[in-house]
Amino acid sequence: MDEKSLSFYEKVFETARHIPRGRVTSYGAIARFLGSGRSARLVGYAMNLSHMAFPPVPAHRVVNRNGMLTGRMHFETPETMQRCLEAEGLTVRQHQLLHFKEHFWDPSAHLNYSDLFEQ
DNA sequence: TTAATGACCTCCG
DNA sequence: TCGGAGGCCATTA
Repeated sequence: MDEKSLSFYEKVFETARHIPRGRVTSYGAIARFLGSGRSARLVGYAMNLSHMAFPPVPAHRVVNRNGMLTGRMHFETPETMQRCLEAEGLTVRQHQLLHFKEHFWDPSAHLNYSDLFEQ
C-alpha cells in the first residue's frame, strides 16, 4: 500500500505514533491535522481499529477535547488507559487528565502533513 | 445501495 | 456561562 492508498484511519495511526511520550492530543486536533476538522468522530472510529494495528498505536495518548478518557472502555480493562498515562508521568483524576493544556501536543504544530504522507 | 453507527466537535439559544 | 441539538464522514450490516 502506497501513501495514496492510506485510508483515513491509517493516517490517524501514523499521526498518533508521533505523539511524544508523556504528551497527549485530541481527536479533533488529529482530524484538523489530517485536513478535515469535522471528522473527529472518524478519529475515534480509527482508534477502535488501532488495537490490531502494527506498529502499535499509543491510543491512550488520544483523548477528547476536554481531556477526558472517553475511550478507556475500549481497552482491555477500563483502567488500562489511565495506567498507561500515569506511567508516562501524567495525572488522571475522575477519568480526566489534569493539566491537560500543559501536556497537550498539537500535531499540526509539530508535524508536517507532507512529510508524513507525501514524502 | 441504503441505513445505521460512532473513543467527537461546534454552533446556537 | 451552560446545555442541547446538529453535523461530519468512513465503515459495516
